[in-house]
This record gives sequence, structure tokens and C-alpha cells, in this order.
Amino acid sequence: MYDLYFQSFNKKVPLTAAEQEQIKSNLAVKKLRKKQYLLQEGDVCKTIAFVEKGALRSYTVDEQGVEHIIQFAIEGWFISDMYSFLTNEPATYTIDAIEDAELVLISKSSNDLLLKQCPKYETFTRELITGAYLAMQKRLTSIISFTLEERYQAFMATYPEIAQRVPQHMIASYMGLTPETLSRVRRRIAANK
Amino acid sequence: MYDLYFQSFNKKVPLTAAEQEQIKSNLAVKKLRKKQYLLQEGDVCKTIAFVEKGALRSYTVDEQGVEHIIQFAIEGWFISDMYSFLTNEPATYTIDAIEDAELVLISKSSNDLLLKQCPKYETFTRELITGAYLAMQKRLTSIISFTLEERYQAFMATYPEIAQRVPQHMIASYMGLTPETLSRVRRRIAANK
DNA sequence: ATGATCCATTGACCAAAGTCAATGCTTTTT
DNA sequence: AAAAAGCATTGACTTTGGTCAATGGATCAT
Repeated sequence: MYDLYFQSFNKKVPLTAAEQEQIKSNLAVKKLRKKQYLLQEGDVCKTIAFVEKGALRSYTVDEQGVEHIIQFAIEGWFISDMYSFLTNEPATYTIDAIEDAELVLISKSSNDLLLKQCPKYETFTRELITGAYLAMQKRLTSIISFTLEERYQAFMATYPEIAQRVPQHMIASYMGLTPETLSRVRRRIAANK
Repeated sequence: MYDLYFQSFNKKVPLTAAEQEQIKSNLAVKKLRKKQYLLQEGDVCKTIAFVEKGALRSYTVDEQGVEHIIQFAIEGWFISDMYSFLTNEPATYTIDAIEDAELVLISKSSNDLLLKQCPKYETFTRELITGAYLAMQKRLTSIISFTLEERYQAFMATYPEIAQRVPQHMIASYMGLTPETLSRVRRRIAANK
């Protein structure tokens, strides 16, 4: 149940058996069916979720009812509304399952406790958030610097796994485009090679 | 020289005098004149810079020679090409001073050493990067969800200090727009109220 | 002080992306 | 197996933002 979680933890920061037990006792497991919510906008985000299996997304819904995808998360990734989690303010994002999913959940109290009592947990957390920061910076740079063609090709090259598993209109949403525009971008790319 | 740095450090994580000394011995100071480079694209980024005074920006330059601003940093903020700093790959960003500036610099070796030897430094680092992550996520959400008018007003409300000190065409660049378009956005906002 | 650069604004025009509507394919659901 | 829902694509048209060029004001360097 926690296989992938501890596998990726040990890869970054090797744990002793005792440390692993301590951490495990602070984790919970949850299964989600496709389309089920993990978090709804307006609720306070109580957990960080690590994806053991399946695929999720976080997104906002604007006044016209259009969804804007902020993040995808597949096996080995974390997903949460970090701002809500850290501040206890109502979430601005909704999170749901794109595929049936198995999650490892870390509650706020567990997270606080582990940060205090387990230095390796803090190191792991710091490295994770650093990775997330770098990935997001790359995405942002891509948005303000590149053409749509380049951005789409960069996405496909960077996240081929996600590209295969997620409907195209969600990739459009993630890129801040309409499905029609992404379809035309794809046609242009196909024509030019 | 290190006033603001330790002020913001102690605000997040209170330090003993001894810890403060240990950290201080790992820091360096640097002054930059307006328009001077801190980092040029292609060089390896050797330091993280904390801004004691002044204003800097990081940006990319595309094939057509257009600058795309990734980040502003004024007093109390950090700036770096984190990816280059962490991996020792050549930097993809350029960093220069928008105003004369005073910086506190942390080298890679100092950073590594402090992360290992000083738990509070790791906590401070984790909290900083978390804050940077949240700020960037907010910016990204704004880009893919809101109209130009909303985005500009959100920027002005969130960073009034930067808005006052930075020329408008740099704000346009930060928003991924041409100066002309930002000028028209401002006119529309002025007209509608 | 003055020439030079930088900067914001505006207008006319063009290119790119969005909107609306229709079509045909899959995939789900029953 | 049939009906329904979801999805990608395409076309016609509209809207939005970019490009190019010009202007005038402000700031900077000499």
C-alpha cells in the first residue's frame, strides 16, 4: 500500500526501519473512483495526497463555469491545495480523480509532527517542494516565452505518460487553451513535418 | 549589512547567537550598480542572492531578442537560477539589477554545509521555497484563469511596491504581454470606472 | 543646458486564438 | 445491442492581442 511512497522517499533520503515505522504510523490510505472528489473548492484542504496508483488533477472553475487545470498528478507525484493546507483557509482548487486511484494521505497534524520530530522527513519535504517549484517555474517560463507549438511539444516530451492517459481537452485546459485551439495546434505541427 | 537577512530569518525561525554566527560566516556581501549583471545566461549560477536593498529581475531572452521577465526581487526576497544552482548546469536565466542593489550571497558549498549542519537553516530554506512555490502557483493560476484586466489589477494589488519602482514595460514582460497591450489594458481599466 | 535615450501612448492594420455550430467517432451506460 | 455521453475535429466568424510606425514627455549623460 505504501510501496511507491517509501520507494521514492528512500531514493531521496534513505530511512532506517524505525524511521520508516514512525512515518508509516502517520500515514493513511484512500481509494478514489474515477470522477470522485478528493477536495472541493471552499472546503479546507486537510491532507497532502501521494499518488500510489491512478491519476488526479487540481483545477479552478471560473465564473463562466470553465475549468482551468492547475496540475496533473500520476504515480509518484503529490497533489494538494498547499495554500489551503498550510493556512487552513478554504481551498480555491478542486481535486478529483481522472482514473481510479490509490492515495497515501498525510494529515496536517501528521505533517507538523513529522517535520518537528523527523529531520529526514523535513529534508524529503524540502526536496519535494523544490522539485515542484522548479517544474512550475519551467512551465511558467514556457508560457511567457514560447509559441503554442513549442509549448505543446515541450509538454508531450516532458510528460509523455500524462499525455497518453489524459484526454486532450484537459491538456488544452492545462495549457490555458480551448480544445479547438489545441486541435489546430496539433494540425499545424502535423503539417510542418 | 546582514540586517534584513537575519531579521527575516529570525521571524520565521528564531536563532541563537551561536547559530547566527555560524550562518553569517557562510555568507558574503555584494553590491551591484543598476544594469549590472548578477548572472548571465550560459554561466553556472554559483549563488543564491538575498536582496538587502534595491531591485533585481531574472529573465530569458528569446531568439528574436525579446526579454521575458520571470521574477522581480526587491528587499527581503531571494533571487537565483535555482535549477542551475542545484544542478550546476548552465543558467537559462539572466539576472541583473533594476536599481543599485546590496545583496547577501550564499554559495553552493555554504548552502550544502548549512543544510547538513544547521537544522534551522533547512527549516528556513524549506519555508522560503514553499512561499516561492505558493506565489508562483498563484501567478500561474492567474495566467490561465483570468482576463488581462484582472491579472493586471491583481499584480498591482499584490505587489504595489514593485509596481511603483519598475517601468511599465517590465510589468508587461512579466505578464507575457507587449508594452502596447498593457497600455491598452490600463486604458480600458481607467475607462470602466 | 541640451542632445540623446528611454518610455508610455495611440492609431492602423494583421495575425492568432476564441466562439459557436456541426459532424463523426469512441466509449460508457443501460 | 442500442442509446447516450464524451470527445476531437473542422468551418465560418468574431474578438483579442501583436506589429509597425509615429508622437511627445521624461530622464539621463555630457
